[in-house]
Amino acid sequence: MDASYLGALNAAQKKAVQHLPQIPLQILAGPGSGKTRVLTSRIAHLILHHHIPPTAICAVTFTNKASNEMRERLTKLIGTERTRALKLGTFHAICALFLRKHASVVGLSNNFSVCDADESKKLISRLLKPYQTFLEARDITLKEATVFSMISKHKYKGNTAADVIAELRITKSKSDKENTGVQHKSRHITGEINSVVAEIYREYERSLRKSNSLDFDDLLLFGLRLFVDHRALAGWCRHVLVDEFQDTNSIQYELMKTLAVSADQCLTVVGDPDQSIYGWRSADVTNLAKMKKDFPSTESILLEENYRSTASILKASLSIVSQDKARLPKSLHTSHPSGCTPSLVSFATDQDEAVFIAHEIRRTAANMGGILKWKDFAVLLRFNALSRVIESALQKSGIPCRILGGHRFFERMEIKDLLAYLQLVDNPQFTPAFSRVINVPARGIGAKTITELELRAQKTNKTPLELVELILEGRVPDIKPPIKRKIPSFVRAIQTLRDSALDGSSPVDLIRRLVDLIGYEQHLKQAQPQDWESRWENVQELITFASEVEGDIIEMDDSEETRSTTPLRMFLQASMLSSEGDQSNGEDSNDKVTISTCHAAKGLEWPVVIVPSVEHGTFPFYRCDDVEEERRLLYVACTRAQCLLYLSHCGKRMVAGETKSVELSGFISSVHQQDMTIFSDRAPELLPADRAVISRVLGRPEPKHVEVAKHIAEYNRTARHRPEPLSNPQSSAYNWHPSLGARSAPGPSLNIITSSRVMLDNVGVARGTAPCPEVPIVSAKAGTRLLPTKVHQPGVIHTTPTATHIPQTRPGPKAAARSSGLVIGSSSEGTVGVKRRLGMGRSHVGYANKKFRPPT
DNA sequence: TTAGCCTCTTTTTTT
DNA sequence: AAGAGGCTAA
Repeated sequence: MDASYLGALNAAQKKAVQHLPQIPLQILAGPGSGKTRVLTSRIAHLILHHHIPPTAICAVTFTNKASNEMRERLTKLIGTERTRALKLGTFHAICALFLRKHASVVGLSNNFSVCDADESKKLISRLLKPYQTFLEARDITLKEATVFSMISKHKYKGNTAADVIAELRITKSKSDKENTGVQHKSRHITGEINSVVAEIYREYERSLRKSNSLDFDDLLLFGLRLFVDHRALAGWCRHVLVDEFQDTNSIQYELMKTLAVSADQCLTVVGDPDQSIYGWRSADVTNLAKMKKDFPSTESILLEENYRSTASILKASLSIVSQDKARLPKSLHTSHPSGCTPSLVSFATDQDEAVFIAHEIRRTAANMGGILKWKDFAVLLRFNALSRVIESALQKSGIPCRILGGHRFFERMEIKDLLAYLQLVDNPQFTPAFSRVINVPARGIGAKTITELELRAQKTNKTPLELVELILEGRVPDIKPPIKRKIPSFVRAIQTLRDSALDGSSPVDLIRRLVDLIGYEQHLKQAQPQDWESRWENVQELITFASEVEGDIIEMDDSEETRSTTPLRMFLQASMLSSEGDQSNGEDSNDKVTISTCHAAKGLEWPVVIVPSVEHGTFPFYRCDDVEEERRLLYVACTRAQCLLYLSHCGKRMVAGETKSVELSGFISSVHQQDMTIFSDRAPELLPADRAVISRVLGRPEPKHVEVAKHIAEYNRTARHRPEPLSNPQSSAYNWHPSLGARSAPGPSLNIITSSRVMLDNVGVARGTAPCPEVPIVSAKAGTRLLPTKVHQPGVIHTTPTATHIPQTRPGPKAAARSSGLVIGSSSEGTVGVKRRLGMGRSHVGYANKKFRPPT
């Protein structure tokens, strides 16, 4: 019986799918080799051919996005019912599922909260304060982020706070004996830091337990403990599959091992050492070798046929990654034609680069006569901050874009506020949530009162929420009347919600209720007058998200999971573990250029990929500890491209407010020196032959000549001032300025006041679209920053190299702006004409400032 | 004591 | 962007 899911597979893929379940399998799958297809087909095969019940299969992915995609594909192969029965998700999600069910076994309550990185950091910064004077006296600065990552590393090694403290004592007594020289001094300082971190670690753990919560690392640690200490709880498992195996860390490996052992070594992993890019998160590629040691009968299958990219893109990508001397040689081939040579283009400034990208996207789309849509393009960045200029350039060209994994939805203030309320309803012990919302909206409870309440709670061994509830009942002596007056509105809201949660209200109802009870819309209007609208939309978005989670719950209503959890709890967990709202908001409204980090792009593909800032300092990032990992990251980015690949770099770039000279990445220059034909220094011409290849690789019909001509004519009509790539990277002859080039007819002059730095660029955007008709910009250069705080001469923008040269006016710039009747652009007022990001990847242009009026 | 305003800093990558 | 820290007015 040759099942349909085997039909479309090549020999190696078929071998991997049909490989006997009881022989551990490593699938080494290069980019674009169809690993997800193999994984899903193998799951289908296990179920349909080997008759393994879906509930007995554990499939682990690296991100929620990946697990959603697997879910979708599996639904097509084996149906909704069986797909839902699978244990499919990230390690974190699967651990959370079992911890809810068996919380008491590891000493937890099943209503534990998940403490996200943000809250962890806040907690740590509170714990760090008492040590600050001690550290300062020693000239040590210690940031909470550093402490957090150090604690996390301890956790990954499986060391408890007690372990770390004990270990430090031993090293200390040792070094005290051999105490000489400079080396001793520096070692002494590291010792001091380590012991402070160890103590904070201990207190951090204590407060997590006290507030009945787990951080991300704890989910894995407690999950591991659950399965190791109670083997029977892993008994359900008959096959384990792990995706992106090269990015697992030691705890995740142990989890996998424990499950696989109880599944009689029925284990399948898929990975690619060339794509290991999470070392900074303690991922460990050597897990591949470790697995062979722990499971000696492991067999390997290589998937080396790439179905994604043209041969020239593949060649360029391989030439980058194979510069890594320590890399295990591995090949990758394709039957696709060569296609256009990847471009390596260079510009004077990041502004030019961004404008070029915008133009090039439009030019390419035009030359392909409509077969490429916006969503076929992706700009892949080393880090999110690089998106600013590019977003702005795309927006000016009228190209819609979405940011994948930028400022994430669940990290927005308004969302965190509401979730904190709900967390508190579900888990009254969760103090981080209490501290966040006790004074949201403002109830006259300030820092002083909060510390007082917390102190008091600590003394009476209660959680702050319990204390506050008792105060309301008048059962706590010596409470100042003002506090008594301020507390009720908060406590009542929590109690009302708790009651409706117990009555079985859905998360959707609870959020609506909550928003109503605390007057959140009013609060946003008042506290965030500039952008309350977009924030309020995010609130609506949260309700939509909740209704989607709700749908999932109802369908698994009769399963045993429901007993240990509530709809609210499921919703909260889904919110905490989901990196972003990876929902597709409708089909056609989603036609947007993708801007994403290289990390977030892993596993995805686009017909056209552009990688800006391929410079030393970005690739590799200036403070990274593994250069080879950075190289692999660039490899991952390049291998996302199907037909066209652009790498670009600049002579000068704005980094953290400063313009710096930068050079082409060594990853590329070494390739370029060896073989000049791998990259072309200009954009592809997109001749008819190129179009034919692109269409073929994408499996789309070739565009008709008329269409192409029409689109090109339209492009030529609208496109102006296209920066051409420099033939010589550092050429100074190149001085193209978008704003100056686009200056239009003079209009009325006006005062421009900034209360913060503003890109002149953005002022340019405001023109034409803002309520103000024309802003003549006379004496400024593109990209010039307007510095604080000055009432400028009408029609003239003064620029000054540093902020200190500008006298501070009193009263503050806002007052000055108000009295003169105009504000353009300010980070706190909301920059006029700057694109505002909404949740779930949507965006719009907003003129946030109500006070903005055209000059008279 | 708190709210409100302003300014500065910081921003790698993510569950 | 959003938090921290400084300031003033209420």
